Amino acid sequence: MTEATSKTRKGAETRERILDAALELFRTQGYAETTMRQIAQAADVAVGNAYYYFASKDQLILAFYERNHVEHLRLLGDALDTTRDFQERLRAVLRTKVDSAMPYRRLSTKLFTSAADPESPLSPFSPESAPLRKEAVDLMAEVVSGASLRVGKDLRADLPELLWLYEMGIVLYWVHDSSPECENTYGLIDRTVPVVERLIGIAKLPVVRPMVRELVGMLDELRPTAQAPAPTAEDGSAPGGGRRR
Amino acid sequence: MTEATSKTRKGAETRERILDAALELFRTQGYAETTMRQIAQAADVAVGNAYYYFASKDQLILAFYERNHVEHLRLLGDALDTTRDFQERLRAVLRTKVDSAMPYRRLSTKLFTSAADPESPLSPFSPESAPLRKEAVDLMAEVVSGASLRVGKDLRADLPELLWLYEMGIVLYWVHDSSPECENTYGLIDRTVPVVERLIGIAKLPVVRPMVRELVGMLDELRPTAQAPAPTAEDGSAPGGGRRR
DNA sequence: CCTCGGTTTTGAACACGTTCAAGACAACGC
DNA sequence: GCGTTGTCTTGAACGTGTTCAAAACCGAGG
Repeated sequence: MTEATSKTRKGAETRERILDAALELFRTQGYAETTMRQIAQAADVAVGNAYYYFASKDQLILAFYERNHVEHLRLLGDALDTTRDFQERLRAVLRTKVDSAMPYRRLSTKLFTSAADPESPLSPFSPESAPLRKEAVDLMAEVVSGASLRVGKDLRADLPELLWLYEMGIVLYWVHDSSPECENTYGLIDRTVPVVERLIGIAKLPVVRPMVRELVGMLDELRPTAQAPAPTAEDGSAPGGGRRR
Repeated sequence: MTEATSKTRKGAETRERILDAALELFRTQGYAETTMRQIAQAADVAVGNAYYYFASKDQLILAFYERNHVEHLRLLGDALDTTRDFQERLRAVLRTKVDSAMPYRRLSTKLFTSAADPESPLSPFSPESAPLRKEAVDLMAEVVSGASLRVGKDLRADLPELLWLYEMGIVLYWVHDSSPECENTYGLIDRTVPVVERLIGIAKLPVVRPMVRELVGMLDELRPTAQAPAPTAEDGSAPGGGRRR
Protein backbone atom coordinates (compact mmCIF):
# COMPACT_ATOMS: atom_id res chain seq x y z
CA MET A 1 0.00 0.00 0.00
CA THR A 2 1.21 3.41 -0.89
CA GLU A 3 -0.27 4.76 2.30
CA ALA A 4 -0.24 8.50 2.44
CA THR A 5 -1.25 8.43 6.09
CA SER A 6 -1.77 12.06 6.87
CA LYS A 7 -5.07 12.62 8.59
CA THR A 8 -4.32 16.06 9.83
CA ARG A 9 -3.55 19.45 8.37
CA LYS A 10 -0.31 19.53 10.30
CA GLY A 11 0.45 16.02 9.24
CA ALA A 12 0.04 16.91 5.58
CA GLU A 13 2.37 19.83 6.06
CA THR A 14 5.03 17.66 7.60
CA ARG A 15 4.70 15.20 4.78
CA GLU A 16 5.14 17.97 2.26
CA ARG A 17 8.14 19.32 4.09
CA ILE A 18 9.84 15.95 4.04
CA LEU A 19 9.13 15.45 0.35
CA ASP A 20 10.41 18.91 -0.49
CA ALA A 21 13.62 18.34 1.41
CA ALA A 22 14.12 14.94 -0.18
CA LEU A 23 13.61 16.08 -3.75
CA GLU A 24 15.86 19.07 -3.30
CA LEU A 25 18.62 16.85 -1.95
CA PHE A 26 18.09 14.25 -4.65
CA ARG A 27 18.32 16.95 -7.29
CA THR A 28 21.49 18.52 -5.99
CA GLN A 29 23.50 15.51 -4.87
CA GLY A 30 21.83 12.49 -6.34
CA TYR A 31 19.65 9.77 -4.93
CA ALA A 32 22.23 7.31 -3.68
CA GLU A 33 24.31 10.06 -2.11
CA THR A 34 21.41 11.38 -0.05
CA THR A 35 20.78 9.72 3.28
CA MET A 36 17.52 9.51 5.11
CA ARG A 37 19.19 11.25 8.01
CA GLN A 38 20.04 14.20 5.80
CA ILE A 39 16.49 14.36 4.58
CA ALA A 40 15.12 14.23 8.08
CA GLN A 41 17.49 16.91 9.26
CA ALA A 42 16.70 19.18 6.32
CA ALA A 43 13.00 18.73 7.04
CA ASP A 44 13.62 19.36 10.73
CA VAL A 45 12.21 16.05 11.76
CA ALA A 46 13.34 12.79 13.30
CA VAL A 47 14.36 10.08 10.91
CA GLY A 48 11.59 7.80 12.08
CA ASN A 49 9.07 10.42 11.15
CA ALA A 50 10.02 10.25 7.49
CA TYR A 51 9.13 6.58 7.64
CA TYR A 52 5.77 7.41 9.09
CA TYR A 53 4.83 9.16 5.85
CA PHE A 54 6.92 7.23 3.34
CA ALA A 55 7.29 3.51 3.67
CA SER A 56 10.78 3.59 2.21
CA LYS A 57 13.30 5.76 0.48
CA ASP A 58 11.98 4.47 -2.82
CA GLN A 59 8.50 5.67 -2.08
CA LEU A 60 9.80 9.20 -2.15
CA ILE A 61 10.55 8.67 -5.80
CA LEU A 62 7.04 7.50 -6.45
CA ALA A 63 5.81 10.69 -4.86
CA PHE A 64 8.12 12.53 -7.20
CA TYR A 65 6.53 10.90 -10.22
CA GLU A 66 3.16 12.13 -9.07
CA ARG A 67 4.40 15.66 -8.72
CA ASN A 68 6.16 15.43 -12.03
CA HIS A 69 2.98 14.41 -13.79
CA VAL A 70 1.09 17.50 -12.68
CA GLU A 71 4.07 19.59 -13.74
CA HIS A 72 3.90 17.86 -17.11
CA LEU A 73 0.25 18.79 -17.49
CA ARG A 74 1.04 22.35 -16.48
CA LEU A 75 3.74 22.69 -19.12
CA LEU A 76 1.52 21.10 -21.71
CA GLY A 77 -1.07 23.75 -21.06
CA ASP A 78 -3.68 23.92 -23.81
CA ALA A 79 -1.37 22.62 -26.51
CA LEU A 80 -3.78 19.80 -27.24
CA ASP A 81 -6.57 22.28 -27.89
CA THR A 82 -4.74 24.22 -30.54
CA THR A 83 -4.07 21.63 -33.21
CA ARG A 84 -5.50 18.47 -34.64
CA ASP A 85 -2.30 17.37 -36.31
CA PHE A 86 -1.25 14.08 -34.82
CA GLN A 87 2.45 14.66 -35.09
CA GLU A 88 2.25 18.07 -33.48
CA ARG A 89 0.16 16.75 -30.64
CA LEU A 90 2.40 13.81 -29.97
CA ARG A 91 5.50 15.94 -30.19
CA ALA A 92 4.09 18.46 -27.74
CA VAL A 93 3.37 15.79 -25.18
CA LEU A 94 6.79 14.24 -25.49
CA ARG A 95 8.75 17.47 -25.42
CA THR A 96 6.95 18.79 -22.38
CA LYS A 97 7.39 15.42 -20.71
CA VAL A 98 11.13 15.72 -21.09
CA ASP A 99 11.02 19.38 -20.10
CA SER A 100 9.14 18.66 -16.94
CA ALA A 101 11.59 16.06 -15.71
CA MET A 102 14.73 17.85 -16.87
CA PRO A 103 15.94 19.00 -13.45
CA TYR A 104 15.66 15.45 -12.20
CA ARG A 105 17.30 13.54 -14.99
CA ARG A 106 19.54 11.46 -12.78
CA LEU A 107 16.71 10.70 -10.42
CA SER A 108 14.59 9.47 -13.28
CA THR A 109 16.92 6.57 -13.94
CA LYS A 110 15.38 4.93 -10.92
CA LEU A 111 12.21 4.53 -12.91
CA PHE A 112 13.94 2.04 -15.15
CA THR A 113 16.24 0.38 -12.71
CA SER A 114 13.10 -0.88 -11.07
CA ALA A 115 10.95 -1.13 -14.16
CA ALA A 116 12.23 -4.59 -14.84
CA ASP A 117 12.00 -5.83 -11.32
CA PRO A 118 8.64 -7.54 -10.98
CA GLU A 119 8.56 -7.04 -7.24
CA SER A 120 9.61 -3.45 -7.00
CA PRO A 121 6.69 -1.19 -6.12
CA LEU A 122 8.50 1.48 -8.09
CA SER A 123 8.10 -0.30 -11.38
CA PRO A 124 5.74 1.51 -13.73
CA PHE A 125 4.00 -1.83 -14.12
CA SER A 126 3.45 -2.41 -10.44
CA PRO A 127 0.02 -2.07 -8.87
CA GLU A 128 1.34 0.78 -6.71
CA SER A 129 1.92 2.97 -9.72
CA ALA A 130 -1.11 1.78 -11.64
CA PRO A 131 -3.16 4.96 -11.14
CA LEU A 132 -0.28 7.08 -12.35
CA ARG A 133 0.21 4.88 -15.37
CA LYS A 134 -3.44 5.13 -16.17
CA GLU A 135 -3.25 8.88 -16.28
CA ALA A 136 -0.29 8.78 -18.64
CA VAL A 137 -2.06 6.35 -20.95
CA ASP A 138 -5.19 8.45 -20.85
CA LEU A 139 -3.19 11.43 -21.95
CA MET A 140 -2.03 9.49 -24.99
CA ALA A 141 -5.60 8.49 -25.67
CA GLU A 142 -6.44 12.17 -25.77
CA VAL A 143 -3.60 12.77 -28.20
CA VAL A 144 -5.12 10.21 -30.54
CA SER A 145 -8.78 10.98 -30.13
CA GLY A 146 -8.33 14.67 -30.79
CA ALA A 147 -6.24 14.13 -33.87
CA SER A 148 -7.23 13.85 -37.48
CA LEU A 149 -5.77 10.44 -37.96
CA ARG A 150 -7.17 7.20 -39.20
CA VAL A 151 -6.24 4.24 -37.07
CA GLY A 152 -6.73 0.67 -38.15
CA LYS A 153 -9.27 -1.41 -36.28
CA ASP A 154 -6.68 -3.84 -34.95
CA LEU A 155 -4.64 -1.12 -33.40
CA ARG A 156 -7.24 1.24 -32.08
CA ALA A 157 -7.80 -0.17 -28.65
CA ASP A 158 -4.16 -0.58 -27.78
CA LEU A 159 -2.65 2.42 -29.49
CA PRO A 160 -2.63 4.66 -26.41
CA GLU A 161 -0.79 2.08 -24.40
CA LEU A 162 1.68 1.54 -27.21
CA LEU A 163 2.28 5.26 -27.40
CA TRP A 164 2.90 5.30 -23.69
CA LEU A 165 5.49 2.57 -24.14
CA TYR A 166 7.01 4.70 -26.85
CA GLU A 167 7.11 7.60 -24.43
CA MET A 168 8.88 5.38 -21.95
CA GLY A 169 11.41 4.58 -24.63
CA ILE A 170 12.04 8.25 -25.23
CA VAL A 171 12.50 8.83 -21.55
CA LEU A 172 14.86 5.89 -21.36
CA TYR A 173 16.97 7.43 -24.10
CA TRP A 174 16.85 10.82 -22.42
CA VAL A 175 18.05 9.41 -19.15
CA HIS A 176 21.18 8.20 -20.90
CA ASP A 177 21.54 11.25 -23.10
CA SER A 178 24.70 13.15 -22.25
CA SER A 179 24.60 15.60 -25.13
CA PRO A 180 24.51 19.28 -24.18
CA GLU A 181 21.03 20.35 -23.17
CA CYS A 182 19.94 16.84 -24.10
CA GLU A 183 19.49 18.05 -27.63
CA ASN A 184 19.85 14.51 -28.92
CA THR A 185 16.68 13.55 -27.15
CA TYR A 186 14.69 16.35 -28.72
CA GLY A 187 16.21 15.34 -32.04
CA LEU A 188 15.14 11.78 -31.42
CA ILE A 189 11.60 12.92 -30.77
CA ASP A 190 11.47 15.00 -33.92
CA ARG A 191 12.81 12.17 -36.02
CA THR A 192 10.75 9.35 -34.56
CA VAL A 193 7.35 11.03 -34.33
CA PRO A 194 6.90 10.93 -38.11
CA VAL A 195 8.02 7.31 -38.07
CA VAL A 196 5.33 6.53 -35.55
CA GLU A 197 2.62 8.05 -37.67
CA ARG A 198 4.03 6.17 -40.61
CA LEU A 199 3.89 2.92 -38.72
CA ILE A 200 0.30 3.51 -37.74
CA GLY A 201 -0.44 3.93 -41.42
CA ILE A 202 1.56 0.89 -42.43
CA ALA A 203 -0.22 -1.22 -39.86
CA LYS A 204 -3.27 -1.10 -42.09
CA LEU A 205 -1.50 -2.70 -45.04
CA PRO A 206 -2.54 -6.27 -45.68
CA VAL A 207 1.09 -7.44 -45.67
CA VAL A 208 1.61 -6.68 -42.05
CA ARG A 209 -1.86 -6.89 -40.61
CA PRO A 210 -1.54 -10.42 -39.29
CA MET A 211 1.69 -9.43 -37.64
CA VAL A 212 0.12 -6.40 -36.05
CA ARG A 213 -2.68 -8.52 -34.77
CA GLU A 214 -0.25 -10.96 -33.28
CA LEU A 215 1.73 -8.26 -31.55
CA VAL A 216 -1.37 -6.65 -30.14
CA GLY A 217 -2.48 -10.03 -28.94
CA MET A 218 0.75 -10.50 -27.07
CA LEU A 219 0.37 -7.12 -25.48
CA ASP A 220 -3.10 -7.98 -24.25
CA GLU A 221 -1.90 -11.28 -22.91
CA LEU A 222 0.79 -9.53 -20.97
CA ARG A 223 -1.41 -6.95 -19.36
CA PRO A 224 -3.06 -8.65 -16.39
CA THR A 225 0.40 -9.23 -15.06
CA ALA A 226 -0.19 -12.63 -13.52
CA GLN A 227 1.25 -11.29 -10.29
CA ALA A 228 1.14 -14.21 -7.90
CA PRO A 229 -2.11 -15.07 -6.15
CA ALA A 230 -2.46 -11.34 -5.60
CA PRO A 231 -3.91 -9.77 -2.46
CA THR A 232 -7.25 -9.61 -4.28
CA ALA A 233 -8.89 -7.78 -1.41
CA GLU A 234 -8.74 -4.74 -3.65
CA ASP A 235 -6.23 -1.98 -3.42
CA GLY A 236 -6.99 -0.52 -0.06
CA SER A 237 -7.38 2.92 -1.57
CA ALA A 238 -10.62 3.38 0.22
CA PRO A 239 -10.52 6.76 1.94
CA GLY A 240 -8.13 9.18 0.28
CA GLY A 241 -8.64 6.92 -2.69
CA GLY A 242 -9.38 8.58 -5.99
CA ARG A 243 -6.30 10.35 -7.14
CA ARG A 244 -7.76 13.49 -8.57
CA ARG A 245 -8.66 14.36 -12.09
CA MET B 1 38.03 -5.92 -16.04
CA THR B 2 36.06 -8.08 -13.75
CA GLU B 3 38.81 -8.09 -11.19
CA ALA B 4 39.68 -11.69 -10.74
CA THR B 5 42.66 -11.05 -8.51
CA SER B 6 43.68 -14.57 -7.82
CA LYS B 7 47.32 -15.12 -8.52
CA THR B 8 47.56 -18.40 -6.75
CA ARG B 9 46.05 -21.84 -7.12
CA LYS B 10 44.76 -21.64 -3.59
CA GLY B 11 43.46 -18.15 -4.24
CA ALA B 12 41.52 -19.34 -7.26
CA GLU B 13 40.02 -22.12 -5.19
CA THR B 14 38.89 -19.73 -2.52
CA ARG B 15 37.33 -17.50 -5.11
CA GLU B 16 35.47 -20.43 -6.59
CA ARG B 17 34.30 -21.54 -3.18
CA ILE B 18 32.86 -18.11 -2.45
CA LEU B 19 31.13 -17.92 -5.80
CA ASP B 20 29.66 -21.39 -5.39
CA ALA B 21 28.32 -20.55 -1.98
CA ALA B 22 26.88 -17.28 -3.18
CA LEU B 23 25.07 -18.70 -6.20
CA GLU B 24 23.67 -21.57 -4.22
CA LEU B 25 22.29 -19.17 -1.63
CA PHE B 26 20.97 -16.79 -4.28
CA ARG B 27 19.22 -19.67 -5.99
CA THR B 28 17.59 -21.04 -2.88
CA GLN B 29 16.62 -17.90 -0.99
CA GLY B 30 16.98 -15.05 -3.44
CA TYR B 31 19.50 -12.30 -3.89
CA ALA B 32 18.19 -9.68 -1.52
CA GLU B 33 17.59 -12.22 1.21
CA THR B 34 21.16 -13.49 1.14
CA THR B 35 23.68 -11.61 3.22
CA MET B 36 27.38 -11.34 2.62
CA ARG B 37 27.89 -12.80 6.07
CA GLN B 38 25.92 -15.88 5.09
CA ILE B 39 27.96 -16.26 1.95
CA ALA B 40 31.21 -15.91 3.84
CA GLN B 41 30.11 -18.41 6.43
CA ALA B 42 28.96 -20.93 3.84
CA ALA B 43 32.30 -20.56 2.08
CA ASP B 44 34.10 -20.90 5.41
CA VAL B 45 35.79 -17.58 5.06
CA ALA B 46 35.83 -14.17 6.70
CA VAL B 47 33.51 -11.60 5.23
CA GLY B 48 36.35 -9.33 4.25
CA ASN B 49 37.80 -12.11 2.17
CA ALA B 50 34.81 -12.18 -0.11
CA TYR B 51 35.50 -8.54 -0.84
CA TYR B 52 39.06 -9.40 -1.74
CA TYR B 53 37.79 -11.39 -4.69
CA PHE B 54 34.57 -9.57 -5.52
CA ALA B 55 34.40 -5.84 -5.31
CA SER B 56 30.77 -5.92 -4.27
CA LYS B 57 27.74 -8.12 -3.90
CA ASP B 58 26.73 -7.09 -7.39
CA GLN B 59 29.94 -8.36 -8.88
CA LEU B 60 28.93 -11.84 -7.84
CA ILE B 61 26.08 -11.55 -10.28
CA LEU B 62 28.40 -10.56 -13.05
CA ALA B 63 30.42 -13.66 -12.32
CA PHE B 64 27.19 -15.60 -12.55
CA TYR B 65 26.54 -14.23 -16.02
CA GLU B 66 29.91 -15.50 -17.12
CA ARG B 67 29.21 -18.95 -15.81
CA ASN B 68 25.78 -18.91 -17.32
CA HIS B 69 27.18 -18.11 -20.74
CA VAL B 70 29.41 -21.18 -20.80
CA GLU B 71 26.48 -23.23 -19.61
CA HIS B 72 24.46 -21.77 -22.47
CA LEU B 73 27.12 -22.86 -24.97
CA ARG B 74 27.20 -26.30 -23.40
CA LEU B 75 23.46 -26.75 -23.75
CA LEU B 76 23.57 -25.42 -27.28
CA GLY B 77 26.05 -28.11 -28.17
CA ASP B 78 26.42 -28.57 -31.89
CA ALA B 79 22.92 -27.40 -32.69
CA LEU B 80 24.31 -24.73 -34.97
CA ASP B 81 26.14 -27.33 -37.01
CA THR B 82 23.10 -29.41 -37.80
CA THR B 83 20.87 -27.01 -39.67
CA ARG B 84 21.08 -24.01 -41.93
CA ASP B 85 17.50 -22.94 -41.35
CA PHE B 86 17.53 -19.51 -39.80
CA GLN B 87 14.46 -20.00 -37.68
CA GLU B 88 15.67 -23.29 -36.27
CA ARG B 89 19.06 -21.82 -35.45
CA LEU B 90 17.64 -18.77 -33.76
CA ARG B 91 15.11 -20.80 -31.85
CA ALA B 92 17.78 -23.17 -30.62
CA VAL B 93 19.87 -20.34 -29.28
CA LEU B 94 16.96 -18.71 -27.53
CA ARG B 95 15.53 -21.85 -26.01
CA THR B 96 18.85 -22.99 -24.63
CA LYS B 97 19.46 -19.51 -23.33
CA VAL B 98 16.30 -19.71 -21.29
CA ASP B 99 17.07 -23.28 -20.29
CA SER B 100 20.49 -22.38 -19.04
CA ALA B 101 19.27 -19.63 -16.77
CA MET B 102 16.13 -21.40 -15.59
CA PRO B 103 17.32 -22.24 -12.07
CA TYR B 104 18.25 -18.63 -11.57
CA ARG B 105 15.18 -16.89 -12.86
CA ARG B 106 14.76 -14.57 -9.94
CA LEU B 107 18.41 -13.73 -9.89
CA SER B 108 18.29 -12.77 -13.54
CA THR B 109 15.99 -9.86 -12.86
CA LYS B 110 19.04 -8.04 -11.58
CA LEU B 111 20.27 -7.91 -15.14
CA PHE B 112 17.48 -5.55 -16.01
CA THR B 113 17.14 -3.63 -12.83
CA SER B 114 20.62 -2.34 -13.57
CA ALA B 115 20.38 -2.41 -17.35
CA ALA B 116 18.86 1.01 -17.37
CA ASP B 117 21.19 2.54 -14.86
CA PRO B 118 23.98 4.15 -16.82
CA GLU B 119 26.38 3.97 -13.92
CA SER B 120 25.83 0.44 -12.78
CA PRO B 121 28.70 -1.86 -13.69
CA LEU B 122 26.12 -4.59 -13.91
CA SER B 123 24.37 -3.07 -16.87
CA PRO B 124 24.81 -5.15 -20.01
CA PHE B 125 25.86 -1.91 -21.67
CA SER B 126 28.55 -1.06 -19.15
CA PRO B 127 32.22 -1.42 -20.02
CA GLU B 128 32.58 -4.03 -17.30
CA SER B 129 30.31 -6.42 -19.11
CA ALA B 130 31.50 -5.51 -22.60
CA PRO B 131 33.44 -8.72 -23.21
CA LEU B 132 30.49 -10.82 -22.20
CA ARG B 133 28.18 -8.82 -24.42
CA LYS B 134 30.57 -9.27 -27.30
CA GLU B 135 30.42 -13.01 -26.95
CA ALA B 136 26.65 -12.98 -26.99
CA VAL B 137 26.55 -10.78 -30.07
CA ASP B 138 29.12 -12.98 -31.78
CA LEU B 139 26.92 -15.96 -31.15
CA MET B 140 24.10 -14.21 -32.95
CA ALA B 141 26.48 -13.38 -35.79
CA GLU B 142 27.13 -17.09 -36.08
CA VAL B 143 23.41 -17.77 -36.17
CA VAL B 144 23.12 -15.44 -39.15
CA SER B 145 26.28 -16.31 -41.02
CA GLY B 146 25.61 -20.01 -40.97
CA ALA B 147 22.03 -19.65 -42.12
CA SER B 148 20.58 -19.68 -45.58
CA LEU B 149 19.06 -16.26 -45.33
CA ARG B 150 19.32 -13.18 -47.44
CA VAL B 151 19.85 -10.04 -45.43
CA GLY B 152 19.51 -6.57 -46.88
CA LYS B 153 22.60 -4.43 -47.13
CA ASP B 154 21.33 -1.83 -44.69
CA LEU B 155 20.74 -4.36 -41.99
CA ARG B 156 23.65 -6.72 -42.39
CA ALA B 157 26.18 -5.04 -40.15
CA ASP B 158 23.84 -4.45 -37.25
CA LEU B 159 21.67 -7.52 -37.42
CA PRO B 160 23.59 -9.53 -34.82
CA GLU B 161 23.35 -6.74 -32.33
CA LEU B 162 19.65 -6.34 -33.04
CA LEU B 163 19.14 -10.05 -32.53
CA TRP B 164 20.94 -9.79 -29.23
CA LEU B 165 18.58 -7.01 -28.21
CA TYR B 166 15.74 -9.29 -29.23
CA GLU B 167 17.22 -12.00 -27.03
CA MET B 168 17.32 -9.54 -24.18
CA GLY B 169 13.66 -8.84 -24.78
CA ILE B 170 12.88 -12.54 -24.57
CA VAL B 171 14.81 -12.83 -21.35
CA LEU B 172 13.01 -9.81 -19.98
CA TYR B 173 9.69 -11.50 -20.70
CA TRP B 174 10.89 -14.74 -19.19
CA VAL B 175 11.94 -13.04 -16.00
CA HIS B 176 8.38 -11.89 -15.53
CA ASP B 177 6.81 -15.08 -16.78
CA SER B 178 4.91 -16.83 -14.02
CA SER B 179 3.25 -19.47 -16.13
CA PRO B 180 3.97 -23.06 -15.16
CA GLU B 181 7.37 -24.17 -16.41
CA CYS B 182 7.56 -20.78 -18.10
CA GLU B 183 5.76 -22.26 -21.04
CA ASN B 184 4.60 -18.83 -22.10
CA THR B 185 8.18 -17.83 -22.77
CA TYR B 186 8.82 -20.80 -24.99
CA GLY B 187 5.58 -20.00 -26.73
CA LEU B 188 6.70 -16.44 -27.21
CA ILE B 189 9.91 -17.65 -28.79
CA ASP B 190 8.10 -19.95 -31.16
CA ARG B 191 5.70 -17.24 -32.19
CA THR B 192 8.16 -14.40 -32.57
CA VAL B 193 10.99 -16.16 -34.34
CA PRO B 194 9.03 -16.35 -37.58
CA VAL B 195 8.10 -12.72 -37.16
CA VAL B 196 11.76 -11.83 -36.90
CA GLU B 197 12.61 -13.60 -40.14
CA ARG B 198 9.64 -11.91 -41.70
CA LEU B 199 10.84 -8.51 -40.55
CA ILE B 200 14.29 -9.14 -41.98
CA GLY B 201 12.62 -9.86 -45.27
CA ILE B 202 10.34 -6.87 -45.10
CA ALA B 203 13.30 -4.62 -44.35
CA LYS B 204 14.32 -5.01 -47.98
CA LEU B 205 11.05 -3.58 -49.31
CA PRO B 206 11.40 -0.09 -50.74
CA VAL B 207 8.53 1.18 -48.61
CA VAL B 208 10.37 0.71 -45.36
CA ARG B 209 14.00 0.92 -46.39
CA PRO B 210 14.44 4.56 -45.46
CA MET B 211 12.94 3.82 -42.09
CA VAL B 212 15.24 0.87 -41.56
CA ARG B 213 18.19 3.01 -42.46
CA GLU B 214 17.12 5.62 -39.97
CA LEU B 215 16.70 3.12 -37.19
CA VAL B 216 20.05 1.52 -37.88
CA GLY B 217 21.61 4.96 -37.89
CA MET B 218 20.17 5.67 -34.48
CA LEU B 219 21.53 2.41 -33.18
CA ASP B 220 25.01 3.26 -34.43
CA GLU B 221 24.78 6.67 -32.91
CA LEU B 222 23.89 5.18 -29.59
CA ARG B 223 26.68 2.63 -29.50
CA PRO B 224 29.77 4.51 -28.35
CA THR B 225 27.91 5.30 -25.20
CA ALA B 226 29.34 8.75 -24.64
CA GLN B 227 30.38 7.44 -21.25
CA ALA B 228 32.56 10.19 -19.82
CA PRO B 229 36.00 10.78 -21.34
CA ALA B 230 36.48 7.02 -21.43
CA PRO B 231 39.34 5.61 -19.37
CA THR B 232 40.77 3.77 -22.40
CA ALA B 233 44.35 3.43 -21.25
CA GLU B 234 44.41 1.84 -17.89
CA ASP B 235 41.31 0.09 -16.80
CA GLY B 236 42.67 0.41 -13.31
CA SER B 237 43.01 -3.29 -12.72
CA ALA B 238 45.67 -2.75 -10.14
CA PRO B 239 45.48 -5.47 -7.54
CA GLY B 240 44.52 -3.68 -4.39
CA GLY B 241 41.89 -2.39 -6.65
CA GLY B 242 41.53 1.26 -7.48
CA ARG B 243 38.15 1.53 -6.01
CA ARG B 244 36.51 4.23 -7.94
CA ARG B 245 33.89 6.71 -7.39
C1' DC C 1 -9.77 20.78 34.58
C1' DC C 2 -8.94 16.06 33.53
C1' DT C 3 -9.17 11.84 30.68
C1' DC C 4 -9.33 9.21 26.78
C1' DG C 5 -8.42 7.81 21.78
C1' DG C 6 -6.20 8.64 17.88
C1' DT C 7 -2.49 10.81 15.42
C1' DT C 8 2.07 12.24 15.12
C1' DT C 9 6.97 12.30 16.63
C1' DT C 10 11.04 10.66 18.64
C1' DG C 11 15.62 8.36 18.83
C1' DA C 12 17.86 4.27 20.15
C1' DA C 13 18.59 -0.15 18.13
C1' DC C 14 19.11 -3.62 14.34
C1' DA C 15 21.00 -5.93 10.28
C1' DC C 16 23.03 -4.98 6.31
C1' DG C 17 26.97 -3.89 2.63
C1' DT C 18 31.38 -2.31 2.78
C1' DT C 19 36.18 -0.77 4.37
C1' DC C 20 40.59 -1.18 6.36
C1' DA C 21 44.57 -1.75 9.21
C1' DA C 22 46.66 -5.49 10.74
C1' DG C 23 48.14 -10.07 10.66
C1' DA C 24 49.07 -14.92 8.58
C1' DC C 25 51.00 -17.39 5.01
C1' DA C 26 54.09 -18.82 1.18
C1' DA C 27 57.91 -18.55 -1.77
C1' DC C 28 62.37 -17.07 -2.56
C1' DG C 29 67.33 -15.31 -2.06
C1' DC C 30 70.84 -15.30 1.03
C1' DG D 1 68.20 -20.44 9.57
C1' DC D 2 66.39 -15.45 8.47
C1' DG D 3 64.55 -11.60 6.41
C1' DT D 4 61.75 -9.80 2.36
C1' DT D 5 58.25 -9.44 -0.72
C1' DG D 6 53.86 -10.28 -2.43
C1' DT D 7 49.52 -12.80 -1.77
C1' DC D 8 45.83 -13.93 1.03
C1' DT D 9 42.90 -13.68 5.31
C1' DT D 10 40.89 -11.75 9.31
C1' DG D 11 37.35 -9.31 12.12
C1' DA D 12 36.26 -5.07 14.22
C1' DA D 13 34.31 -0.79 12.79
C1' DC D 14 31.65 2.58 9.86
C1' DG D 15 27.58 4.50 7.72
C1' DT D 16 23.47 3.05 5.69
C1' DG D 17 18.13 2.05 5.34
C1' DT D 18 14.74 0.57 8.34
C1' DT D 19 12.03 -0.76 12.70
C1' DC D 20 9.71 -0.11 16.99
C1' DA D 21 8.34 0.80 21.60
C1' DA D 22 7.62 4.65 23.87
C1' DA D 23 6.60 9.41 24.30
C1' DA D 24 4.36 13.82 22.94
C1' DC D 25 0.67 16.03 21.02
C1' DC D 26 -4.14 17.20 20.10
C1' DG D 27 -9.11 17.50 20.02
C1' DA D 28 -13.41 16.19 22.15
C1' DG D 29 -16.33 14.53 26.12
C1' DG D 30 -17.18 14.44 30.76
